[in-house]
Amino acid sequence: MPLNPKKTILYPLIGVDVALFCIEGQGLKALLVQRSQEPHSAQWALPGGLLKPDLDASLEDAAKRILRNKIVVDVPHLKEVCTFSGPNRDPRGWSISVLFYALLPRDQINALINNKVEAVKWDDAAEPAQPLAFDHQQQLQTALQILREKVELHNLPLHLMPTLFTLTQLQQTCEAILGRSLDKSVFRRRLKQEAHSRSLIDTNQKETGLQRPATLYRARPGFDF
Amino acid sequence: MPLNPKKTILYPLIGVDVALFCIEGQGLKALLVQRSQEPHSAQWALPGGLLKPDLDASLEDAAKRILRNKIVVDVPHLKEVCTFSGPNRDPRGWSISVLFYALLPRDQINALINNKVEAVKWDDAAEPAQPLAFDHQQQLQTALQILREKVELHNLPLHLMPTLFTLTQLQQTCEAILGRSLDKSVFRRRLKQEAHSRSLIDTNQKETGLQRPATLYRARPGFDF
DNA sequence: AGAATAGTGTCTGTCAGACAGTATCGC
DNA sequence: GCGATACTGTCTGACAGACACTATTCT
Repeated sequence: MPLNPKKTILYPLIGVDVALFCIEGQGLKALLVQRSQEPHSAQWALPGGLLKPDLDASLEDAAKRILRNKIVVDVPHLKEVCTFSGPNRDPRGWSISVLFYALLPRDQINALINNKVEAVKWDDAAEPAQPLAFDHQQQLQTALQILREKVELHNLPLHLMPTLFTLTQLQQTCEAILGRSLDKSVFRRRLKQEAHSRSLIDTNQKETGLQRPATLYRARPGFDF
Repeated sequence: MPLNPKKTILYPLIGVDVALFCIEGQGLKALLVQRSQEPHSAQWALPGGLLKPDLDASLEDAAKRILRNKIVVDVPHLKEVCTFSGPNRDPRGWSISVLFYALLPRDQINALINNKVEAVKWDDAAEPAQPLAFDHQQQLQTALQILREKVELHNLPLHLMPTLFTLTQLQQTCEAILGRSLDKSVFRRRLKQEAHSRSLIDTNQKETGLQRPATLYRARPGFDF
């Protein structure tokens, strides 16, 4: 007896993926994990997993739970990018992935590795060293595009910064995201305008360094990117 | 024997909702349908429905299929806004809704009604006359916000216009979306800049009216909002 | 001519880009 | 003083807001 076509349709897989960005050295990096299970076992992919309605209060919660299994530190600021869906993007069948992005402070990028099964690494966000599983190459590209648009529109990626930072460091972070250099004078002039000065707090502290000390700033509590 | 708690978790409902906008009179309207089934029977809501993996090639496809059941004309330009999810937003249990918005040309707003069960109406997009079912009030507000941000950033909502339109009509459409009046000179000066003039085609035709005839324009084929 | 709508010109303030200049540290 | 980095000043061009102005139709 032939299968009823309707019976061959499984309920769609519902997953979340996260593009977790950080600044390492001079470049923007994204967290990749090496898959330990089929499908696409051994390939590198964005951290992701399936929704568990009994554990998660929302899709964003699911993303946070999955991130906690990969890295030690909490990443409080997750933002939804968009969804990816269709019958062919996962060999197991019709699937939905909701993509989020998140930013990890520079001083926490070594606090990773909370996972004994999968290898984890930071890779170039704009051009990963190897192809990614599923449609994750496209997902990463989309997340990066959203990130760049926000910075172009003068949003400050303060969540990538350590607690205390100089304006030069902040400018270098923006440059790493945009992939181009910015004019120092223009950058600092913008920060003095009302909208931005509310996000930045002058700590009156100075960086101890070899040259002229720079003023240290911190993000306003509750700052949202 | 007590239920296994895990068995009480049903698979999440996966649905799509659409905020379909049009211009009627001087205002921005959104399409609402009166629900004919539980939950929230008889309440007004955004057009929406459940994903059918055997029929839909993607979530956007699902949204198009659902719209076709409500209105006659095809609405080709659907854009994803974001998702809404959680255990409490639908009384049937854990649910996900992916929200899309779409724009209906002004000369097609009377080609609606493809549905014998549900009542359909255009309501004020910014302030619907009655509360909406589920979290659709919040969904509509979010979609409207995205629409306004795009127009503020000088995107042209050409998909709301009839095939041929004058610049004054286009300006009135933008004003209806933003909820504020715009300066005619500024508006037209922007349109002459390179980026916009590629989207607008001067047809060399004139509107037949009671006063000075206005130049008629049409959208460049393939224009995307 | 006058009403009504289409379309243009101009003044001004704001801000971005470019780039030169000044300030403050260690050696 | 000199190198290095932090930080500021200034010129210019692009563009937005405001508003007055001209142009073309109908009655």
